[in-house]
Amino acid sequence: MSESAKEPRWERRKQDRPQELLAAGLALFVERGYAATRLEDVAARAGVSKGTLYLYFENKESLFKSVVRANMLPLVDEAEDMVERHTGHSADLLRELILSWWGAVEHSGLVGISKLMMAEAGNFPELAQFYQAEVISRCDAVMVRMLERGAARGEFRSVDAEQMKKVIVAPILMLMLWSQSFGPCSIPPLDPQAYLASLIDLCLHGLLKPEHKPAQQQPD
Amino acid sequence: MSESAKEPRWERRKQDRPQELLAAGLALFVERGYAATRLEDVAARAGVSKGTLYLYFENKESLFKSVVRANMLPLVDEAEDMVERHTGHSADLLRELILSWWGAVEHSGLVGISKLMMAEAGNFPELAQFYQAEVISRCDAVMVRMLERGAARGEFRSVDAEQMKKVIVAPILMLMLWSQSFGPCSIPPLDPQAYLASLIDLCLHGLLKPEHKPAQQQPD
Amino acid sequence: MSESAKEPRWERRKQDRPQELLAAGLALFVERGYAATRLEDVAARAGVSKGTLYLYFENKESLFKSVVRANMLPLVDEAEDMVERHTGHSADLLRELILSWWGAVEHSGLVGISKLMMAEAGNFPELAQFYQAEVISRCDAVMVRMLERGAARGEFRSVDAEQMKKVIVAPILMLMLWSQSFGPCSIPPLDPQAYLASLIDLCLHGLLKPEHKPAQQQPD
Amino acid sequence: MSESAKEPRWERRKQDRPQELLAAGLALFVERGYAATRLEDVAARAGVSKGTLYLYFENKESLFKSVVRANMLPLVDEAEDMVERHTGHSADLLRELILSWWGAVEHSGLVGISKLMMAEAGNFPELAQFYQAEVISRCDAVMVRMLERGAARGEFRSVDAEQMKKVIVAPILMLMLWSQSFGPCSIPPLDPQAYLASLIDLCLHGLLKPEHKPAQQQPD
DNA sequence: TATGAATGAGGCTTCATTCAT
DNA sequence: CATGAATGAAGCCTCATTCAT
Repeated sequence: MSESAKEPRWERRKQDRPQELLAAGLALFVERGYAATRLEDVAARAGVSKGTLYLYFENKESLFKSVVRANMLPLVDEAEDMVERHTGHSADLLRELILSWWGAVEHSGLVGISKLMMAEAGNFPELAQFYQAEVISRCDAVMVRMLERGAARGEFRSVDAEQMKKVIVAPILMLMLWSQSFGPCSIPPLDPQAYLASLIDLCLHGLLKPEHKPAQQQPD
Repeated sequence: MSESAKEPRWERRKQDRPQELLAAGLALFVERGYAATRLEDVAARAGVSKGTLYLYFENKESLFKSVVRANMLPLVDEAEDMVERHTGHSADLLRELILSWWGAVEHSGLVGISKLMMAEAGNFPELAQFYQAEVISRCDAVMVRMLERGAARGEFRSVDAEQMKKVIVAPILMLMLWSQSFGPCSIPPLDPQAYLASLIDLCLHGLLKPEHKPAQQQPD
Repeated sequence: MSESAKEPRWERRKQDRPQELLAAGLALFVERGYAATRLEDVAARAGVSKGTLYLYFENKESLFKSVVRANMLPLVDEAEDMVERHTGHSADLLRELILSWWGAVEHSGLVGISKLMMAEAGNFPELAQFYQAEVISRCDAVMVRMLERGAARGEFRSVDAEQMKKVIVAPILMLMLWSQSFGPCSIPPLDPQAYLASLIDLCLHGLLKPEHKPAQQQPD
Repeated sequence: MSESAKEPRWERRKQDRPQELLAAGLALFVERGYAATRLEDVAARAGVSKGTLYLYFENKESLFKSVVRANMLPLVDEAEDMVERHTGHSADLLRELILSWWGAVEHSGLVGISKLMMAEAGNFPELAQFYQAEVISRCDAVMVRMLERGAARGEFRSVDAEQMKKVIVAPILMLMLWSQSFGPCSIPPLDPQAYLASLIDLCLHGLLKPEHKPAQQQPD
């Protein structure tokens, strides 16, 4: 896979190396955790040798932090855009935020990064602060804005947005965690779509004012 | 805490050793993760030497599994009892399940165990299966029974209980995780009571049939 | 040498381990220099395994510093005593200082330690300062006292003691260095006794006042 | 120093490369010792890349040997000339040999090369032999000739020249070593001129026959 | 039962050396 | 000639595990 005979190995684009290493690191850190991930395996998965890794990252910790930083920020940007630009009913915004976040995360290998941060926050306080400041608080803000927008437009009940945002985000994060940890061994297997439909169902029934509430909402 | 002055320490020890080691292990595994926890530290925290630990547990993995097993099962038993015995309105049962689970978990040092399992499930598939079978599925069943009871008594809407149980459990689990990982560095600090009140608020508004719904529910 | 079959290996006196490791370290550091010395070899020479070394010394640098400190201080003490207690002619003191220092150094494996410090001073500034303060300056003081005693008693010419002490110490140090570095491959081989006799000869002819000077000194 | 403004730098380079690398190597080997010197740093100091170094030297050891060889031989030639051509009193020859050797060494960056050889002789036996044969023995011979000349002309006492030459050379070598290793952290700082004056003072008082001896020699 | 000295496999990291351009 | 990305052997250090007392 990583050895194409016709092009010499070091000719391959120097500028792509960091990307490849970050991708390999993401996959392995998520799968095994920080400590159980060997740099030699990360390098091998990126198709280079152990030493090469040190041309791009100072050490294991530095690689780890880069993996987290590089992967999360784009996602958050996207979510912020979405709220900013939405024009329709807040119920649709809520639905879209939830479904598109999951869609983005599911297809990018980032499902595991929350688990990673949960597990390792204690060992990397500095990284935890970065994550809290740059990722969590921005995601929270997105949800708060969505809830307040709904209330301002008379579509949602007025609730304690500060807490409610966390209550709504929690099931999404748990879906990410489950799909990484117990998903593989749970019976029946996780069905993300049905799960998210139930979440949206609960949220809308729980938040919409009576006059906006769907007469008889059925899941999916 | 582990030194009770009135009884001489070597007379009391023998039968307590495993408990003390399990407690020390729980604390450290939760704080640092499996790999970053050194058996020497576990032994020291339990007030014994490194070698002693091997008189009670075969090796590190065995200690880890015992920590998980020993701590979770009692909690689940309690939750099962609660549903069985409840006689009143299902809204009260939901409220009680949520609040008493958190109460039990918060005061027993078990807050971290979910994080632990999430993080290490990948490295211990066998333990993950045990956890899934003995803990998760039983907790799930408790929630399902609560939802079905509500529907059967005409108090709750009819929903996809299989999914909804997970949606409701998720925020509780996340509260446990947050309080272990990002709690310490989040501003403003987590307020578990307000958070759970919002969760209950959302659930009841989202589940109760119109005629049972509180006219104007305010958070807390 | 270090493996006696009848007594189990770890029974051997815990309190002797540091000594054995320091001795092994001295030998190898002197022979190969700091960087070229492998801790595994030091451990092996002391009859223990790699890991054991870390029970007694924090790391390589710490071992190195301990080797230097532990070996030099006793020697300096001895030299200081000698000047303090001497009662006879200063020429005899000079002779005795030189010969007994070399005797002590030659039979204790410490011949190499000066070379070691010379070579590594640049890499361990902190250790160099210690050495300068605790060893060199005290040795210097011994020589200065000897020269001033001679002058005070009218036995030696009056000279610039501050510089002359270094001039006299230099050949002794060089003997230590030579015997470690080029001694093995020099032809004809070094003859320490004849060399020191020449040094004493030069010093006495160069320092004694005419009336004390040996009429016709012949080397040895 | 290595950047001459008037000629374009890539036109001048080719033939100067080896010299620049040898100079860079000398500086770093002396400062850090053989093992602690990284070829990348040598190359960088010479203003070339790591690979270039291998166009001129087979490997690290080869560079090291070349550094030693290239730097020492010219100095020895000069010293030999000096004895050959001297016509005056042997006391003046002794003084001139000592002072001019130090002068040459002090201003050429070669002060450290003795330390280098001392420290690494054990690791490079072959180089040590070269150094012994090509440098040390020739320097020794120069001193022996000086002493024998003095004796033959009736100016010096008759001494064991074979040993005495080493005794006289030792303080000069130590001055080189000190100025490299402990010089920086010694208080008061080394004063080479005063030190050498004391050496000459001692030698002349110790070697000159009574009739040639200066009535009252004062340092400097 | 309890100790803690000892072990050694295994991971992170460095750096001399190579080689395609 | 020159470059610098890539390699991999080798060393420091950690820590789970053993075992004689």
